[in-house]
Amino acid sequence: MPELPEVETVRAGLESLVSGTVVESVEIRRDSCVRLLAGGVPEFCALVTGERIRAVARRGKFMWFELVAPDATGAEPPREALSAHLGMSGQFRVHDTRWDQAPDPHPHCRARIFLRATNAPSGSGHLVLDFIDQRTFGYLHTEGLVSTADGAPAGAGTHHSLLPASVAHIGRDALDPNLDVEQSLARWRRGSRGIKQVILDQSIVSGIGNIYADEALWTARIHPERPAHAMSKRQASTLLVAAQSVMASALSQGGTSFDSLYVNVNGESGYFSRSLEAYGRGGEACSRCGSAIRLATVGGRSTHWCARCQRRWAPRSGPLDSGA
DNA sequence: AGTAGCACCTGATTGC
DNA sequence: TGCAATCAGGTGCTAC
Repeated sequence: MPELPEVETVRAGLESLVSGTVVESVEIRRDSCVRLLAGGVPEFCALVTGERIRAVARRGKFMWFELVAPDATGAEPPREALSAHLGMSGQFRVHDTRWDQAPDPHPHCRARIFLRATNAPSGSGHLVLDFIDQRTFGYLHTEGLVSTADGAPAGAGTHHSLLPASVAHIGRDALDPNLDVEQSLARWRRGSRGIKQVILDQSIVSGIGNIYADEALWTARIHPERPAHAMSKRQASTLLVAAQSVMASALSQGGTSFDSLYVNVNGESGYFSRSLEAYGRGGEACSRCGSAIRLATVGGRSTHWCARCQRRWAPRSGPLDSGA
């Protein structure tokens, strides 16, 4: 569910609230939320408890807390990461309250992290960080860090070129200033898959999910099933710019949400859903040409596109196709 | 190597 | 009304 703009909204919110705090204790309410860690709940708690959160970083939809020794000073590199993925329905919620006054956890709360926060806005010295996840595809994880291939900062919210080992195979995201555009476009144009499946491939350019894939393809007037190898360099470039543009715009409005399954760390919804042109508009008129927006399953994902504006083949390089 | 298919979950909605 | 089928914003493993 949460794509780059939503995850960045959460990351920025977390950064402002939990940077500098120390993990006092952890309450895992559903063991499977730390299933990636071989040692399970005990190991997770042991590795995280007592650590100081130095920063909250993100690449694409993958997020991590940089952990340092509690008495660390200066800018020494993190020694470990508490990584997190929101999956389809994950949320972080922060309560600025004394631990014993925190509200009862939400029924879908999978983990509750108690933080010692000397600078808590309320002055209580405490924060409670809840990881809530209805569908349980999200997770928390603890792991070591590896270096980026290019030596540049690993992603948003960090100036270190270190990222969690499990994130090393994820490409830089569409809004990362260190994204290698030439190489990314070349990889987008390779292979037989439909272009929508390719732009959802997080190992090439990360951060694009099902909503923004449909929006970017609509903006760039490209059919979701156009084979990657049939994309011109110019079309690929237009598509990347469209994805960057739509996600930056969504980010400026706090992300997209249709319901309470996506909210920021304060429990508030974003407003971008009212700006969507294709996603969720099956059967409605395309705002550009008036044709009905189609809805079908492509690559296992619900896909929305305008059959008139978005041709399966480039108009000058192949037969026209109604997109049926 | 590249790609398709499915598995992993819970809850809301739809259709019979 | 009741129950089964379907669908949801993601990732990663397996098998071809």
